[in-house]
Parts: sequence; C-alpha cells; structure tokens
Amino acid sequence: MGPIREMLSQSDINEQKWRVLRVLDERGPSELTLVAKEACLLLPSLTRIIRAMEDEGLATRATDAGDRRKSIATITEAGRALIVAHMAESNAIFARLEQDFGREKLEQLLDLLDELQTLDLYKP
Amino acid sequence: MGPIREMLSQSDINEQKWRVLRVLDERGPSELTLVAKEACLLLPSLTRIIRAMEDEGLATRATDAGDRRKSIATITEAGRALIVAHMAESNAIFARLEQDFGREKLEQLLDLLDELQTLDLYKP
DNA sequence: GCATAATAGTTAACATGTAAAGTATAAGGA
DNA sequence: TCCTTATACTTTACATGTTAACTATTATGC
Repeated sequence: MGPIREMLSQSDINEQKWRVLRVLDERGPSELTLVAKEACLLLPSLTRIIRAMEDEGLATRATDAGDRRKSIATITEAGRALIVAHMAESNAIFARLEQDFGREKLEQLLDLLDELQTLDLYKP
Repeated sequence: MGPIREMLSQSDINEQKWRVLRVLDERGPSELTLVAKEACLLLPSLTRIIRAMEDEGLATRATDAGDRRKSIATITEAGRALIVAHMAESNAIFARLEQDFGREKLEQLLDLLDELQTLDLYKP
C-alpha cells in the first residue's frame, strides 16, 4: 500500500481515513462496528479517526434511533468529493499493480487472505 | 499471528523480539540492516528492540572490525534457550494453521506474499 | 420486574511503526 | 589529498495500533 499512502500524503488525508471514506461511500450510513470491520480497524482507532473526520467535515454521526448504543456514520459531500478527486489515481495504481504482479495472482492472493481472515484459529 | 502473540505474551517477550531471535539463530551473527530486512522491521524499530534485548541478555552487539559503521548482533545462550522453550508450541500453532487452512493454500499464500514484496512498485 | 450478562462505543495508557534529521564511517572522483 | 556522496545506523518526534478499564444502553434468565 506504499503507493496509495504516497498518493494520499499529497492531500490532507491518510490511509485510514481513505478506507473509512470508501466504506461509508460503498455501504452508505453504517454503524461504527461494521465500519471498523470493513476498514480493518479496531474500534478505538476508529473513534479517533472518525472524530477527526467529523472535524474536517468528511463525515457526520448520529446515534441510532432504534438502538441508542449504536452510532451511525455517514459520508458528507466533501467526503465524496475527496473520493472522486483521488479515484482516478487510485485506479491507476491498482492497474499498475495488476500489470506488474499479474491479475490472476492478485485475485488469488486476495481470496486467500480473505479466507484466512475468516478462519477462527482461537476456538478449538 | 494472533496465536503466536498470545503464546509469547505468556513469556517476557514479544513478537518482534521473537522474530529477531529467530533470525539471529538461523543466520548467525548478522549486521543490523540484514536483521531488520529479515524480521520485517525498520532500522529505528530494530535499534529500540535490540537495545532491550541486550539489556535482557538475549543478544550482544559488536562493531564490525572491517567496517566500523556496521554493528553485528549475536544471539546469546539465554536467547537460544528462549527459542527452545517456545519452539514446540510454535510448531504446534503452525501445524494447526496448516490443518485448518490447508498446507497447499498456505504455501501458495506465502509464495505470493514473498513475490509481491520483491516487486518494486515505485520505480518507472 | 429485576438482576445479570451482553453489546456498542469511548477513554486512557502504553507499545509499536514511521518519517525526518543527525552522526559516524567508508567509498569514489577531481 | 580533498571534497562529495553513499552507507549504516541512531535519535527525535509524532502517528498509529493495541489492550484494558470504563460508560451507557439493550437483551436475557429467573
């Protein structure tokens, strides 16, 4: 993810915020636990990140009406604009990776990682 | 690597020190840049870790005679003893992973990751 | 219903990662 | 030889990850 980090460092955003933005954009308003899982973050990290993102106007939050323990995060227009601004470059980086590494291998790798992550190695 | 971390947390050692110990054990006395590469650490991290390991008597250091910029790290008997003490459990964890995930898949995954890491995505 | 447990997040304290600048030594070229 | 560049770390400062303890709210068993 080095190239992605490099791309984002030009802007006023980092890798974690980028992942959160993309999750919120793809899945719509979501509770924080889900966002954390999708963005591969622990909740304490997400707490920190999303507070910053609120301050920067990239996302908003509201407590869920049905279950007041839950907090629902939503991407703002500014957040969406940031995604649009970087999407072309992001795609180019990904295309480059596909070309250098091989599309099949890349898919294989991602599948294996996904599968490994769903394995629960703790239970016996 | 969760299970490995769990195993080590019982003891007075952590994941990074474990990796450094294993590198030093497998490759013998080595300069720090090599150790960092093999243990997937940046040099500043290694500096911190190896100082602690010296204090705990797990490794020693000496400046290279031929090139006085280099620092050569060596595992001690205490370090080797720590490896021995945890090796059986480490092997069991790995065997468990092989069983749950599949040996072939695991090898495939490690190969792909290795290959990806050698790719230089920054150059042209 | 009420006590207990479970869930969703937050906070705080500490460990670790990372980038940038600094030091010391070595190598190369005019 | 002297100046410049490169290498091998170290130090510093800050970002991020991680664990444990905490609050608030909801679900469950009796």
